[in-house]
Amino acid sequence: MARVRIADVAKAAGVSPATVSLVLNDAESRISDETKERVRRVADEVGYSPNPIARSLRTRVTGTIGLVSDRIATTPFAGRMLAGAQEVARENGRLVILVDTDGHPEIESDAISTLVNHNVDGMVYASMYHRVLPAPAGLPAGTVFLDCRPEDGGFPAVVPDDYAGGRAAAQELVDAGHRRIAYIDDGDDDRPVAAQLRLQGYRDVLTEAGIEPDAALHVFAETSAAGGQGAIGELWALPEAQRPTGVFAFNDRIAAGVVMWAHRHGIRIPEDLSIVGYDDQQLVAAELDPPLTTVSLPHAAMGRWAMEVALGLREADTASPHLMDCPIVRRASVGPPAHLGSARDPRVTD
Amino acid sequence: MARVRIADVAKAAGVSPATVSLVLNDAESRISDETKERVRRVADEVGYSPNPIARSLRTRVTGTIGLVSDRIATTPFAGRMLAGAQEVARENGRLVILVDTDGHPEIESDAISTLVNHNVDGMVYASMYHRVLPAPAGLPAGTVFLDCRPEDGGFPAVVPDDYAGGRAAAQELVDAGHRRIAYIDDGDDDRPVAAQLRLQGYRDVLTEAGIEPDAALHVFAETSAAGGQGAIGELWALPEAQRPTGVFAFNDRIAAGVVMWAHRHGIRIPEDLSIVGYDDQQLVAAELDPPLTTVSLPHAAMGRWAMEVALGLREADTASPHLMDCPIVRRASVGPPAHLGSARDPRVTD
DNA sequence: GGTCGCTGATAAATCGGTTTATCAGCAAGG
DNA sequence: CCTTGCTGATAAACCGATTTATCAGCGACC
Repeated sequence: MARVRIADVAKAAGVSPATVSLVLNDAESRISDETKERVRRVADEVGYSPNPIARSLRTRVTGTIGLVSDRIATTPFAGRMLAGAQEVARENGRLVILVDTDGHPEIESDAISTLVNHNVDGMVYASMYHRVLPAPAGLPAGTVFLDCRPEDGGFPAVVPDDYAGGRAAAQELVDAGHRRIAYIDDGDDDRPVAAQLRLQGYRDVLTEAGIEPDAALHVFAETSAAGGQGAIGELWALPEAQRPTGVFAFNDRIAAGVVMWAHRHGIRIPEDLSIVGYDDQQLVAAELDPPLTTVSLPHAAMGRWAMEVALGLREADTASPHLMDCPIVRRASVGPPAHLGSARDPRVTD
Repeated sequence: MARVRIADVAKAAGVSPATVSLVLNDAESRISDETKERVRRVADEVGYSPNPIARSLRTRVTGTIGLVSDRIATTPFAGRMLAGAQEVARENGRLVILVDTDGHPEIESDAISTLVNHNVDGMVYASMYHRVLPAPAGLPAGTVFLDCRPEDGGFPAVVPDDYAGGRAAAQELVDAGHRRIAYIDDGDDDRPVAAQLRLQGYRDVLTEAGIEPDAALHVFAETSAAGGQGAIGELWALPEAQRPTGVFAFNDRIAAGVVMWAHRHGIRIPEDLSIVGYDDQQLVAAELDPPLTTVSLPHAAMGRWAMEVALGLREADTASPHLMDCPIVRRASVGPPAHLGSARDPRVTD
């Protein structure tokens, strides 16, 4: 059961190990066709496959890509990014070595040096939510930033186009005929870039549609269903003429809170209130009642993109991040505002 | 910027590479204490760290653990198992090589042989939901099954104790005073072992409590909120005397459907209906209104356990799987049945 | 003085490949 | 006949560590 070595193949084929190596690696050489054929056949017969460790020692390529990420566990998004990246690696015969730093900088720098030490052929540095951060020390040139970008540039990076996503969400409501559109923003201490970009997209669309953004319609919520309930409660406390008929929530968890609150208060969605979320969160958005119209985060595509760049399959700009499209997912939580038509069949008046 | 090799250290310390190796590996040898001290100091000064590839070639240990899993992406549970396993690996200075087979058997067998070929020191075979499956060919002895078990045994395995979890859920309702307790079972085509075990736990608890299980209270639902809504509707269509006052749902998605349906129909939870879910699903269970009492799946602990066994840190039985406790998470969706007391302050009558 | 035993350290083999420089053999050309 | 050039293949160095067998030197003992 001992492994077959190159020397075994060489002996069986009546040639030297050098010949076997040259043939199997399709190296430029002057080996005759018959010999090549024979070597290949014998190698196949004995089931030879080169020891990757020995090979790496000499060639300095390991066929592995390091993937360091903060907190794989605490977000449901990680999986899709990871899976996208892993898939590309596998399709190209590479192995991914995964390190979860759990958010600890000292683990992170350890992980980076360990991976560099292990001679990974490339590296992906993934964040579990879109943000801007100082590039960790020790990162090899060409490391790809996934769902984050280094504040000083210098590395390829891919992030969701949250500005365009914010626009798409707002546009969806504007197109449905809404004029009083609220934005429930992320009110957490460490407000991410995504929130700012989405807000900007929302504002620009409103302005372009000739709607004066109303500061009272920009409220903040803790990122949770409870936060969403609080925020919509706050909005509903406004004088009726000022109340929103459409709401764009920073994310689906907040949107879920709005939906729950609406159920509680007998407010119908979308007849009385339209709502657009963000994230297309697995097992949440599609399962709300009604199913939530939302903007999806292209995690799998970002993961694929990052790995493609890491493998050199794709060129990337190191000056500015690649923006990945966030397509809107239309479900059933958006309709025309009540005054535009009958709630039973809104489309009739369109 | 060329890497420091052992020969460099040797030269700087005025000894041979052999000496350096013996010292740094704390090998049994007859090197004097002064020499040891000097070698260590020099190695530290020049920042030497051995090339893991070269070392692996000689020692045949790579410091890596292969982790093959189906579908990392499609379940939110994967992250916690992965993170648990990865954490243990990191704590012990090992690297995990991750392969997601996306459910394809041919990718799986490729992955296994690639990992074996790469000389991983151990292997974990993970499933994204608890199931029994034929052991894939080519798995090295000692491969640890995570969240699944090989149908013929022979490998260490860890799975959640779904029977005990089912008991805990039912017991929670029995203890609250319920006598008419429904089980909304998984109605998908390929019903997993987990469903059967939970059902059995539910039945046994009822029987032990002197409650005759009522076949009408065992219904099936597609695993989704919509499925849950359908199932509770079905249960509510029963004659009032036969209707359940407590519901145990196969999982939180189904439970979420029940909660939504209750909101719609003005049925109060837990005053009019108590509900217990399963999974403690991230971003779902805790965010329902009221927050859902549920049984949690110990994914992180299972991941840790599996890696500990893979690293030889823990002994494991290869004959039967290790059962991991599924603790109940008490939130606010269970209360006494209506007839036991006032809905406003149920505890008064206890 | 020679042998033995012990200490401290090292030379060299080894792991399993890749790669470069070299070699044998043969035909052509001067 | 000797050189040159070409073809087909290989010997040997190399990657960077670990590990075993060996060695030098020295003191003790008979």
